[in-house]
Amino acid sequence: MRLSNLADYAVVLMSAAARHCGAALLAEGKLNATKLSQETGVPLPTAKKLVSRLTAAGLFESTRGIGGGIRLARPPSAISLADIVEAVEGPLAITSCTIDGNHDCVLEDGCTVKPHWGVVNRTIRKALADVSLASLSDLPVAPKIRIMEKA
Amino acid sequence: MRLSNLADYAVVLMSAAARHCGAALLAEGKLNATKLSQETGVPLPTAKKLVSRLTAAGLFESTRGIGGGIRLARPPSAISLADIVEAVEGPLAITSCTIDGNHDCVLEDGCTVKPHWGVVNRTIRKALADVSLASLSDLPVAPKIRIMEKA
DNA sequence: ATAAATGAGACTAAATCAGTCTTGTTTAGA
DNA sequence: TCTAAACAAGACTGATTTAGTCTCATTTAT
Repeated sequence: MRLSNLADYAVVLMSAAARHCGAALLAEGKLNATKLSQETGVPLPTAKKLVSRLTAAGLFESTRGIGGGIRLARPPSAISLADIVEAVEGPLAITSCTIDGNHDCVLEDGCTVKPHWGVVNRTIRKALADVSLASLSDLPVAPKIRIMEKA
Repeated sequence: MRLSNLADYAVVLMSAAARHCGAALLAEGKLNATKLSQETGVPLPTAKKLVSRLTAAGLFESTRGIGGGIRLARPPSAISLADIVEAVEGPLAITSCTIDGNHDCVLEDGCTVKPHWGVVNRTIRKALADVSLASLSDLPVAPKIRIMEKA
């Protein structure tokens, strides 16, 4: 029930990238995996790999060649934890039977448990979708939500 | 972000056990890992292992010896998905930095991401805690909660 | 046209997880 | 009281997934 390290790193990486948008970006020149690695402490090869995946998922926009680099594809307030986690780990489903087209389960029909996973799944997804990159980076943006503070 | 297979199996196992409580238990005799395995399709050795862990966590009560067996320690309505998952996987924390006493993270202080994991964590835990074994087994018990049906 | 810089993809090693087996305890029956 | 059968508990092995490293293809300024 833990997030993979890669997904965790990806969140840290994008959070750092969010701090380099707008005016800051123009002042310091292009952003790239190397720079993000130095800032966050995430190993460079891992950072490169993650940047690739996040770019493929449409969260980063990349430019190749000498003057190349990366840049957030959307404003930080429009990128959620759910987006990042799904980009790295694939569709987030708590159990394999929740994924369409999967019929590995021996029980399948007649399983009284299965129908309940969907509800749990959606709740978890919402918890991740409600946290934006802007709030993670402590940018001057009003928090969109206020989830219960007590367990 | 997926549940481990063992945790998934544990839920199925306990769900089956919940159907054997009260009058049904007395009629059929003691319940054990072998019987649960046959009913659910979970491999016997795995079922045994899970029963051990669930017993150690206080969800099952076990009696050894010839006439021995297992039995739910609490009524199905008082056992939640969170209980079962934690019994098998340990404390459920989305990231390792959420677990007390863990200081592996290079960032540690000054990490703007960390404070937000707690909120996500509690939300996920609640989603699991709100589903009881009784509702999973389709027992004649009124549903305790009604989580949003739309993502 | 060339060379330097960058992103993308393939590969290797490590850690975790699932599954199997053996041992230790307990109690009914002789 | 002793023996044997039944059961749970713990240790071990194999496999899958994951993290990390390296090499290659692509692009653009000079």
